Amino acid sequence: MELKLYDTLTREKRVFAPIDPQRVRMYVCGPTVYDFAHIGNARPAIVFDVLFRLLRHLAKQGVWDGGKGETAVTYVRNITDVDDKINARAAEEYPDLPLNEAIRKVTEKTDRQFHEDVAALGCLPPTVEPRATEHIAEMRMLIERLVEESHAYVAEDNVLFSVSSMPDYSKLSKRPLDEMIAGARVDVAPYKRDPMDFVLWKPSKPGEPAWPSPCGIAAPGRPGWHIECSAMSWKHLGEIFDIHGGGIDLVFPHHENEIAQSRCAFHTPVMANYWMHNGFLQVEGEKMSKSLGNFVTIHELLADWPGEVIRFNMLRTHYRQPIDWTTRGLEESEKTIDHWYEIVGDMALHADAHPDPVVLQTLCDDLNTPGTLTRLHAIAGEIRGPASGLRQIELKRRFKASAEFLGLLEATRGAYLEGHPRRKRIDRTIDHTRINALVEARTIARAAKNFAESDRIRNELAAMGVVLKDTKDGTTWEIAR
RNA sequence: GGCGACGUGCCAGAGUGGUUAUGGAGCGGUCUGCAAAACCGUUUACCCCGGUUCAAUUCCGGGCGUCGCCUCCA
Repeated sequence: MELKLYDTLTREKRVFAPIDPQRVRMYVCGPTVYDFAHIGNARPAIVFDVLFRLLRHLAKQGVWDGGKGETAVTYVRNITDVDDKINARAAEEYPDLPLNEAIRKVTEKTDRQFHEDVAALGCLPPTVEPRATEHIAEMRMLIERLVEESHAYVAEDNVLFSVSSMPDYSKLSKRPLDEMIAGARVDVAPYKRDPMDFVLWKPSKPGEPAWPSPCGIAAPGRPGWHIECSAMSWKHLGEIFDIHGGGIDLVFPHHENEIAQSRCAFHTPVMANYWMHNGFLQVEGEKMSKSLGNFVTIHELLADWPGEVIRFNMLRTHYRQPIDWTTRGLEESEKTIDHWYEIVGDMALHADAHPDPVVLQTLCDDLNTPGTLTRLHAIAGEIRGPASGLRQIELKRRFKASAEFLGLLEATRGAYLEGHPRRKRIDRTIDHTRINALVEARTIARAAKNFAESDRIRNELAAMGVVLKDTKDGTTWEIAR
């Protein structure tokens, strides 16, 4: 099986092959931990989680090491824990604490929340989750090297990367430099040699996080935003690696600058062989922003929707397409997940079950997740329709294995319904003893063919959010969908 | 202003140089005392204008429109 991935740098879909057949290396830009992660943050987390799962599967199949199946997959997703926004948030939330202590509180809390959120969305933990503040030494080494080789310079206690020192700067975003400057809305710091030069290191203000500066700068300072990813990917993946991912908004300037730093420091032709970018997300047709009041956090969504409904909703759209995130979409996704749980019920994943080959093949075409869901619908249809006997059992196992491969349907139906946040809320308002009594009364009424009474009870229960199902084995009830 | 992405049926959303995408909704039916769930059937497409081609929704050019980036951003 051949994996094809779209590469932003070359603007084409190419067959993926790792540099080292023994080890696939992927780096994805993670969150800056200053606030609840929003639904836009969830997209790369989910998209690259699917890719991680697929890479591990193909590695186990021996796709890259001649069938041995010993290829390791290293997935690095960083945590940015040094940033102006963090400092601002810390000062705002804990005005009475020393800034550094306040910052630690903010980053620890946000970090924990982020991990809870993405776990609820069915994302596996990455292999390594490096923190920027734990890689200051590597950043300083990179900066020293860049200055030594005249790719960077010191100016007023800042260290700046000299864009003109790199002939093919802006190759990733394909932006003509002169025109960018003309349209730029930034005030250019007077000490910059070129308006496009960007900060590698800057002096810290009193009270701010500070580390000894590189390049003989006496004043303590802190890193610029881009250098951390160059440092962390270098430390954990090496000078060149296979896949670098993130949101499409990071193409410029963040990834462009990472490339400049890493390539100039290591004298390499590329930083990563495949640059993958997920599309942006709108909320109910509008740009998500705090001022519009439509800022949707993962945490809030999880109060109403099961994590896998959110995940499914994300996977319905190809990762490079824009998504309009809507309640209607979530409702549709929930219907499908409900339906699919009806099919798998409480079955556990069978030891011999494998994901459907078509699902895998579709996924191998640049992560065509909507295509895989279509395939799952087709299998579901066969299970509910024509299939029977052994064929049906086989299909169900394959269905379950395929869904789990995508991080869906990992629970039992019972656990899913029980854990459903909205149903759980309704459940707390109802009296089970009373419902069972009403169901019993209705059964008696039905036996006596007193259908007026029977329907009255059904309506009474419906008003409470309880729906009845009459089967040949008796009447069961559950909380309405 | 520059760069980029995208425009598919009521909605969501794949894909393809010629053959039903799929899901949701709607409508009709099966089942049911009535329902629910499920199943079966069914309606509605490829922004506009040129070009290439035997054939274009699919390729090329132009136009229009939407969105994003160029400032922190997934």
